[in-house]
Amino acid sequence: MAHKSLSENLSGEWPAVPKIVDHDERRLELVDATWRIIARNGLEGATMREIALEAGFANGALKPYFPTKDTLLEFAFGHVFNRTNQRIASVTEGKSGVDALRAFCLEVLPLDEERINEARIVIPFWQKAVNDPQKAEIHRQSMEEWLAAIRRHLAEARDEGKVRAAVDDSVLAGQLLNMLLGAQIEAALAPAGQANFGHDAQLEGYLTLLAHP
Amino acid sequence: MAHKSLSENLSGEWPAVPKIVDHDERRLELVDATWRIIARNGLEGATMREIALEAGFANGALKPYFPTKDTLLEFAFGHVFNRTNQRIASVTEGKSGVDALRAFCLEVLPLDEERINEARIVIPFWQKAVNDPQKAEIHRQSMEEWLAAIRRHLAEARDEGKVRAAVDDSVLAGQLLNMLLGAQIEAALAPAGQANFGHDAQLEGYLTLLAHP
DNA sequence: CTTTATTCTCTACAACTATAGAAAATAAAC
DNA sequence: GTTTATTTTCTATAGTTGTAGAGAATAAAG
Repeated sequence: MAHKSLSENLSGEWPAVPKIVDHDERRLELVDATWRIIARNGLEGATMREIALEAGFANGALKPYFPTKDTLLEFAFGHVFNRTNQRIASVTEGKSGVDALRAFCLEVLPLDEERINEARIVIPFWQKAVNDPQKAEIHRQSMEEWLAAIRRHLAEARDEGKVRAAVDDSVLAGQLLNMLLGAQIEAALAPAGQANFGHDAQLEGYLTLLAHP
Repeated sequence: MAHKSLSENLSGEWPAVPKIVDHDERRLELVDATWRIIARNGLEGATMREIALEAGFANGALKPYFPTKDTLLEFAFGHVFNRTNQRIASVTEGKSGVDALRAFCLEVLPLDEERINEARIVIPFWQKAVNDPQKAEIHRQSMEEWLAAIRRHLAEARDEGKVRAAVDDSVLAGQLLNMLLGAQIEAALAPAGQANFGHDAQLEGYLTLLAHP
């Protein structure tokens, strides 16, 4: 058996022999290299050879950690999702209502180089997901979580009296989510450097719309 | 010379010999086949062989009409864009203000099978455009046109007194455009059949938001 | 240094790709 | 039917891809 499953080697099960590589950590290294390649050269440039090279290895070195390319890509995409969600959790912690809503959106919007790169990752992911139900399910689940969080913040904001619009919260949440997704596209397709399309102004404008009954 | 440029053969320049195929029409046939393949099997399934087969030809028959695959894809994407824009023009004709705005959005939103298929085309296009400046430019130009149209309708709607929100029209136009793009993603990634995510309700809700100062 | 299990490199391979171009089929004009 | 230019098929090619697996390199333990 050449390939150890996640965290199987953390407990030191083969004491007779040296354990050199932390498989989980190596997987993250490889995912990071993949991420960089896709952001720089697009999904089509992310061949196994190129990924291995970027990570500093030769052609076949990926196999023990990811049996197939699809495994690697799925793990890579999932990792970006998780990281974004962690950032969201950390930024909205302790906040509620409009403050939480604003923090949430500012964290998702492609307002700096790093998040613009994430937008360049998520679009290839969507393209794969269009014809891959398993990847589509990852997306569906994340979006459901996001919608729930947005609705929660909206409800709090209504209690604060800062959202008074005569439109159902579920509808508002859908609008806001779609605005966030659309911003990803605009940012990813904008010529390098000239990025900001006033996404922050759009967010503030939308919060203004919500405030008036 | 085997490949005639667009509409070069409409005037009958070689009267000595039979002219059998209308090159422009054949190009549209091939683009249609391409469209069907991408909608059904994704961009990765759209190989030259598969496209030729779908159109009822053998492997090499595409060459006289499109010298390279990239030429074909670019033409195909451009054609979908043009068709959508024509539909928009036809639907908003004679309308103005909120009516025109609503018609515009309803025509773009993925509310029926055909437009959901268009969403399944545009996502692969975006993915290509992320690393292809020429395709990105096609997108940029279309979006600029759309933004201009939306702003025009918003201004009319303000004159009618049906838009009274205290937010700049440019910002509103950006919000609405991003909502439309986001809806494409949601629709393209939704499991087949279960499509409608309440996009029409989102539109009506947004128009409600705009109406109140 | 020897042993030993792991990790990595390297080569190989089968599948598939876009593309090129020779040859065959085609259909109007005579 | 014959001619003629066009249209299409068919085969070939050069390149790339994911994957497999043998062997070398590696590093800890004795």
